[in-house]
Amino acid sequence: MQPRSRSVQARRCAALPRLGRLRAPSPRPVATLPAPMSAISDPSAPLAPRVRFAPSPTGYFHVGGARTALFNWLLARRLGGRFVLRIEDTDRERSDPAWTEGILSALTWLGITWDEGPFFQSERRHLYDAAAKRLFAEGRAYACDCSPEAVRARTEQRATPGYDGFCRDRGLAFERGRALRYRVPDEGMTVVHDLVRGDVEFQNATIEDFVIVKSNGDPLFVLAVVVDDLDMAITHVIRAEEHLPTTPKAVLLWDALADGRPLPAFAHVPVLVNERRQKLSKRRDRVAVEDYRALGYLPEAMVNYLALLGWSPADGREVLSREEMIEEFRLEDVLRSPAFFDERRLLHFNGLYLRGLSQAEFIEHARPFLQGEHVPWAPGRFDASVFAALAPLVQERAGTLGEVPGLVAFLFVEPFEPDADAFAKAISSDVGAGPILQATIAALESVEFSPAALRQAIEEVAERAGRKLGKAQAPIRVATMGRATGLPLFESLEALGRERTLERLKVALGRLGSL
RNA sequence: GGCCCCAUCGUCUAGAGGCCAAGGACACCACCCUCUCAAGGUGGAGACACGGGUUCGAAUCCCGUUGGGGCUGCCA
Repeated sequence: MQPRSRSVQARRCAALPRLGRLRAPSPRPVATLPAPMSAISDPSAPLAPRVRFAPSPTGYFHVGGARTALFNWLLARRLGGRFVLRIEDTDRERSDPAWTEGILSALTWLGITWDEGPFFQSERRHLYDAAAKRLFAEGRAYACDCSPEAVRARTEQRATPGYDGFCRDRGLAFERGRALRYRVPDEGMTVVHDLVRGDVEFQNATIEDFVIVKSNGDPLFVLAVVVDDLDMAITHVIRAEEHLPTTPKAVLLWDALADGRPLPAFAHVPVLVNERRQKLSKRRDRVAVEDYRALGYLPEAMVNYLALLGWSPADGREVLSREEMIEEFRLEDVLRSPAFFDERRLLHFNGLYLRGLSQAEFIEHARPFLQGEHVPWAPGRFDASVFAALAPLVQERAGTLGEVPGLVAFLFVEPFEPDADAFAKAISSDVGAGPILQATIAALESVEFSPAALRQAIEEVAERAGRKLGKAQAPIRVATMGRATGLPLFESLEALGRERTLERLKVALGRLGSL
């Protein structure tokens, strides 16, 4: 199978209106046991894929998981299929409902909605037990009482890694305290037909007799995944590349349990990596979706950026609405190499989306960052109408919503305290600053507090000081706004008002004089 | 170590044997615009990992090398 060649076809079809959508779905790959298409009883099934996103609640939800969820979601939406959410919490030691909450809220925030679920594997135990019992009864799996230590000790003696099949023919009964292992064929190969990578071959001899039920009776994910994918009639398994090595095991189990039902199509998408090109890790890398939300990234920007990691639309556009992504998304166009999660680029997209908001939308989005728990000013100091007046200027400059409070803090933080470094640079160490502050105070006593009038007054101050406006406004800006950069000065002073402006200028001048 | 995957500017990518003296975007640099900072505009620097094949012709196909990554759990 040549995935890339199919995508040529996809693009040509897409060029013809409507035809792209009617294009037949990806060929249904079959593994060791070929299964006929007719095995699907529902004739509409091939056109209505069922995908699943199956995170394990063992840590916060990171952007890599979000990207995988997004690809699943895009495929389901494009082909009119169903997106199933399944929580893989078979590991009772590490799973925590709190993490599940985080996953659900992050997906919701991103607008990745699920059609079915969330299903919890912890509530489906009977299905895995039944499958295990069947595999054991049919001789496809056997009980094993080797301790992990014993297995490891024996493995170290041998050249080949993995379990050595010690219990294969001991005929042990399947009971508590014993694990269940799948009897992998010694010969032959298992082929994974992957929509992203093509055929990947695994020699069965290199696959150990893997555990499918722990000695405490809990199922292992390999078994649970296959049982659920079968039970939920999943047609496309889209997941991260790290799952590729376990896929032949899943294929083997599928063949043993599916009663001829065709294998789902597999698509192993590349992992997201950090700057050292290692797989993004919850422990190493600070990449929780919730963190980006808290920093003031917009979900639309995040989704747009994430979609472009490992995928790009045929026409090369980069700014895509959700609808456009759905329309353009092709699994066959997903790349095979890992992508670096670049916050700089995310920031760029965020700025684009922030500026694309209407003024009202922007104000609405900024509200939680201005009136929430962690604002830099005392509660109650915030004045929504003052902010609204400056909002367009803020919107133009903010890269994230989290930057918004900093841009308007000078209006609401009392007592006001200019940044020490900025004060030192623009006022203390500038011999011309004193006279300018002095002249500005005099000029602003009576001038109308409108941007135009303020500009004219300060231009005159600058001229008398023999400076360009840009140089003259620096000490005024630091004295009144506390920072060397930020919102335009005249609009800011208008919002601040005459009284506070003059007071701050005088305080700055006084501080200069007492140095 | 074993199995598997991957390889185009620093980064994300376009590229499907001739349309490629390799295009776009982010970041970077310069200039323009400009009350600061942004935004915007213009320009610049910057890549086919290496070696063999195949072919009239290779970023593109094949093989090898190198490099990177994933898996190698009674985690998912």
